[in-house]
Amino acid sequence: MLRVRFAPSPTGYLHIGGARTFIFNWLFARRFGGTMVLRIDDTDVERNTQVSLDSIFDGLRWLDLGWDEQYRQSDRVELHHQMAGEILAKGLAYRDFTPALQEEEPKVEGHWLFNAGMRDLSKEESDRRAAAGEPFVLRYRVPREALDEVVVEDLVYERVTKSTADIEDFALLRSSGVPTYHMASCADDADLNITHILRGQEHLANTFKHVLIFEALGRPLPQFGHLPLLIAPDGSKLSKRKHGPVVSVTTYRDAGFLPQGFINFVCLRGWAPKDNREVMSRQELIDAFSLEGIHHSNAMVNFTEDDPFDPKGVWLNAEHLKKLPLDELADRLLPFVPGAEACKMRQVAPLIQERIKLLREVAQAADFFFVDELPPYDAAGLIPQKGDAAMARAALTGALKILSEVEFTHDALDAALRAGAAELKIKAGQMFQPIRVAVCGRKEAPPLFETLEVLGRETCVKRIARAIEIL
RNA sequence: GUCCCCAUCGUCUAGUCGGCCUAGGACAUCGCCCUUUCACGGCGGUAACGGGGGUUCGAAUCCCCCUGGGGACGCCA
Repeated sequence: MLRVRFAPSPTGYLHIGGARTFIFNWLFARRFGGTMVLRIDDTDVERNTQVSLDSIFDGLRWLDLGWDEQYRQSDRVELHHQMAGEILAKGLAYRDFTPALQEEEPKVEGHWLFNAGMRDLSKEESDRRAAAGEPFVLRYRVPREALDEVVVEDLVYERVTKSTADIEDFALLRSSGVPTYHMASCADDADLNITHILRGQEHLANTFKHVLIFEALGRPLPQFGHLPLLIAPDGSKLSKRKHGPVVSVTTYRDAGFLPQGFINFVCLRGWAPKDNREVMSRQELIDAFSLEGIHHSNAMVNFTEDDPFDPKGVWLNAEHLKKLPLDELADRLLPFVPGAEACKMRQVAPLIQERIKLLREVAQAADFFFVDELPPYDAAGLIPQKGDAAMARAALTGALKILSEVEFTHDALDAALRAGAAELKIKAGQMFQPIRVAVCGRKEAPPLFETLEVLGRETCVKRIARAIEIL
């Protein structure tokens, strides 16, 4: 039975890299009929926050992918201790009584391996000092006598090795007694029978330690697969600290990404289907997903100060927007226009579906549908191409008369206004532009007849009359 | 500093274990067309195999070196 997990630590909001790890695990599980485990890795009591935890769940729920089992690492500390004890009992770990470094103390330069004095402490003395209550950190005893290679058969990077001479005696238990990430993570992965660990490549170097822990525990090794990192335009790994909220999943949500658009985009960083498809639904992603398609090199997320979203992601979102059923689109649009009525939004949705790339753009693209009075606009916009104020006035006056009488449907409006233009001996465009600006307050807008229809006779007449006044 | 990983257009990538690649697609960008504006759509342009050695009849594809980038090295995860 295939089992995968996503194990975020609640020390910051869910960012796009974490989301991608979750999504890949989920896809992998769904593709091969596995179980998706969500485990909150909250062993760092100092840095955990409720805000982070909420943000992670916010992000994951928005993705709307779900998971099958859920655990909290802090509930399982007993297990971690038990397994750490096993390793100590086997002589594969030792107590290090060296006092912890203070924050201010400069970190020792270079590669630290181990503290010889502590490593060689006799069992008797170690037990005695521990019994006396002296604090210690439990360290893994990495083999140093015989040089050996730790091998990771990575699902993505294939065979990766590291000499034990280059692995330091890493900590299993802190002097506070709290298990470290390595200990807790491996103990849980073993206990939860995780079969495949898909995670960011920053863990590749840690994996050698994890292999050592699994071996010490005598547990079967899970399969590891490391994902290339997501990097910022400056080339460094995406991080909450350095890059701020632009990398938070909720930022994408609040800007009006569709979950499926976001997921689609994120999948295309570091992975590609064999047939080079790009716009893909959730089901298509599941069907196409495989570890063979995962790349080895890092992928950039293109954001800037001015534009926090990668243009490709925005484009993908627009593609998904265009595929959305109109009533669903209207529902999704609604929160982005405060005070908008649902029935009105349903009428507006088809007019802007091809005109917005992010849901939030509805506020600019369709503002004039949702206000009683148009905000002030430049009257110069009322003057048509190759025309003057007199022409604008004639067009608007003519329109006013037509709109007061004509049936307010697309075809009737179309016929009547074209006839009106002909009568005035002006081009259709010269007739339409003044009307468009009069009712929308600007030149760029959805198609005119549909717009008039949705706005309704009363509003149109009122706005055109006003336009004639300010002309 | 030590170790690990990586290297095709500005960005995401295709390139099935060397020849079909005068390197394909997408986004972005520029131009044209469509058109009542905007948008959509259609057509076209600019734009890449980091460098040097090998191996081979033949290398973007294999090997080595260099360079460049990233990551890890914590009683953080």
